[in-house]
Amino acid sequence: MKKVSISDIARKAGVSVSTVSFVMNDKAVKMRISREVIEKVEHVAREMGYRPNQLARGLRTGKTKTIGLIVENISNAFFATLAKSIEDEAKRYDYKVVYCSTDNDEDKARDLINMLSQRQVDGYIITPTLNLADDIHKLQAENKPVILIDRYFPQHEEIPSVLVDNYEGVSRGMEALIAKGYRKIALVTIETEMAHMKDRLRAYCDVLKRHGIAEEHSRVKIIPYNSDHEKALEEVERLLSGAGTDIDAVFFLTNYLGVLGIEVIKKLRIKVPEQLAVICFDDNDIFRLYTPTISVIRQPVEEIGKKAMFALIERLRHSGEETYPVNIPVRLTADLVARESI
Amino acid sequence: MKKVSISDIARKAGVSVSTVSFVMNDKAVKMRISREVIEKVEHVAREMGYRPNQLARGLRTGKTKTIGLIVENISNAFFATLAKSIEDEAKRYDYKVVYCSTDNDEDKARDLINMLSQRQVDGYIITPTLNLADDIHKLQAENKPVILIDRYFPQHEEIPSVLVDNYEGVSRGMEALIAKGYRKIALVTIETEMAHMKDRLRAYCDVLKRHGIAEEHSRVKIIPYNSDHEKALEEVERLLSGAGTDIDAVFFLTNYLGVLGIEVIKKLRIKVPEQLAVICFDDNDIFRLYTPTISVIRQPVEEIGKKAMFALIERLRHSGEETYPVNIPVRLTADLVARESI
DNA sequence: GATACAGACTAAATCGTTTTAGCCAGGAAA
DNA sequence: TTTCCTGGCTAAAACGATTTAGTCTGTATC
Repeated sequence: MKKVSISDIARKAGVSVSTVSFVMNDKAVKMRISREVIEKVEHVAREMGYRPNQLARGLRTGKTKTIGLIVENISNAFFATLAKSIEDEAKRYDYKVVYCSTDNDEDKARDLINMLSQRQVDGYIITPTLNLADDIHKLQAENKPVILIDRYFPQHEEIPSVLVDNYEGVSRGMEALIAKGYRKIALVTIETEMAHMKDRLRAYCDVLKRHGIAEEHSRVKIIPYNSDHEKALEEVERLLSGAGTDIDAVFFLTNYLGVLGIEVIKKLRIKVPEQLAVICFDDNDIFRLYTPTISVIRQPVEEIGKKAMFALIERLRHSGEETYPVNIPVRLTADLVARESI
Repeated sequence: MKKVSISDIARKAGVSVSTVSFVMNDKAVKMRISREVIEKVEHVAREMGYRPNQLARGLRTGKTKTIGLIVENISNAFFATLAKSIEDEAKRYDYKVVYCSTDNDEDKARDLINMLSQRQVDGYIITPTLNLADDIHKLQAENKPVILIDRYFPQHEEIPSVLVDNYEGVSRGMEALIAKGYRKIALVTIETEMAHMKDRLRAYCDVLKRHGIAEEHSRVKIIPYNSDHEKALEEVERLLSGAGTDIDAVFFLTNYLGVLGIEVIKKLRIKVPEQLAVICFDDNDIFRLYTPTISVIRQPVEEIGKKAMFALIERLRHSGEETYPVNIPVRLTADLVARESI
């Protein structure tokens, strides 16, 4: 069984292709098509089960009503939730979302942008990797709006972004730890040049300095990005084995690292918070349900999705009006959710 | 800056559009295009940064190199992992994936199928909802292959599916509980007519019967699908408050229910496994890291994704050969991962 | 009686590819 | 000299929509 096209309907209804098109696009009245013809065409279309071919439509109009979403890894809870919120929001504006994962690989990200561009998506929401600014500029030059989420390029204000104030978030967590009397605060982060992580790290250093606490090099563990699970566990284990002596608190700078940390804490049977206070950037079911419950800096994931989608739709609407005037980066707040672990 | 098309290249290279097309599709040799022309065209294409328009290509060839993936909810860990494994696998075959979530809503699922169909995806991998068989038949009639995952229609063998043997999986868990001496085993499931859940429930009943244990109605809790988090918590709490007296073990039939259960167990400070043994269908980071660790029936998620993708690609390859001969449903085994909770 | 205009449509170009069916020149075979 | 290849390309149709610029009829206006 073949798909029915507009001309099949035209033939069956005894009218021209144009007439059918007008009827299907609610332009019939404007085009002064008579009531009877409209009804006839609608009837035939329904009867034959007509569904417009979006490829043809997109080719002709240049609009696919599709947006590309590039995240780091769709199987990660944070990105999966983000993706769902963007999908839901997109539906409200009658857009469809195509997702893909970069695995934080620069080349893969570039490939994905190319692939989406070839598929003529109307706009992009991107969790960028390093060195992606030029590729994004190319999209913008083609008049395709791009919104960055979760990460940003501080030196490129022309690329709008929606994310939390990472510096402020980590500062909040650090202040809470210090207020509770912890002084030997360790940090676990991931090796990257991306600004959002540097902001988090900077907050750690600044808060320590502000309180006159020396920053011990041995308390900061930087996990290389593509070290496997086992290797990363070992590294964290080395750091946390000092719990109760060298360190009295630990701040995990990402969700994934926090889960890794829990695994180590469990294995080493570290008493939280007696031997070690724990706080993690970004929430997760585990942190809420672990015993003791783990304090986190919570990102408003849904809101990031909503705001990013909104920003994109705005630009899609105003597309053609040369440069969209308002390019103010959106910064949401990441709040401390204090639980039993501190 | 506009996108470059094949005819821009043709003009600049001083050849015809056809020639450019042949060169870009590695048909140049077959079409006996001379070495010099090939090189010239390739050079110009590279120089202008040519990227073929997939809409146009798809319109002409009828193939979009895209497959549609419909899951229940992309923000759920199980489906997110599944999606990632399918995305990775698809890339190996040079296909792109478009995902969407049904939220287990029949009408939404239908809409999604329509939307993907309008976008001319080449094939589908679907986590079906109830009453979707007819819509899937329509896809098959249009010669679009469909593979079901996670769920299936027992009365429709013509729709191939890839999933675990749910009956066997639950049986394994039940046998393990009984072997450990538990007799008052409760069950928490979700209200649905879908066969995969009925299989799980049936296994529970059959194993009890086989061991001569009476099935107590009060020990089976069926949560309505769209009851909110709070309501579901209450229901589970009511059941689990009997821990140590009315019941000595509980089997959660889905991941989500298990997490809900953990929340209740934590709140009621139930001692696991002393007062209550716990087992859950489908693994999750929480179960591995909770104290005590929770036993699960683990589904080979990655393998489901791989096998489903493989089955789809097979059918895509053999498309046009009328009916693809082998339609044997793929059934993987779900193994018991025994942890501290039983 | 010519002009205008509204009403009800349709023809044809167009979007960017792929692909079939040729065209043309030159050399070999008959 | 005609016929037949063959090598090296190109023209044009087709995919399924949208959209601009008409075409006709018939009626109202001057």
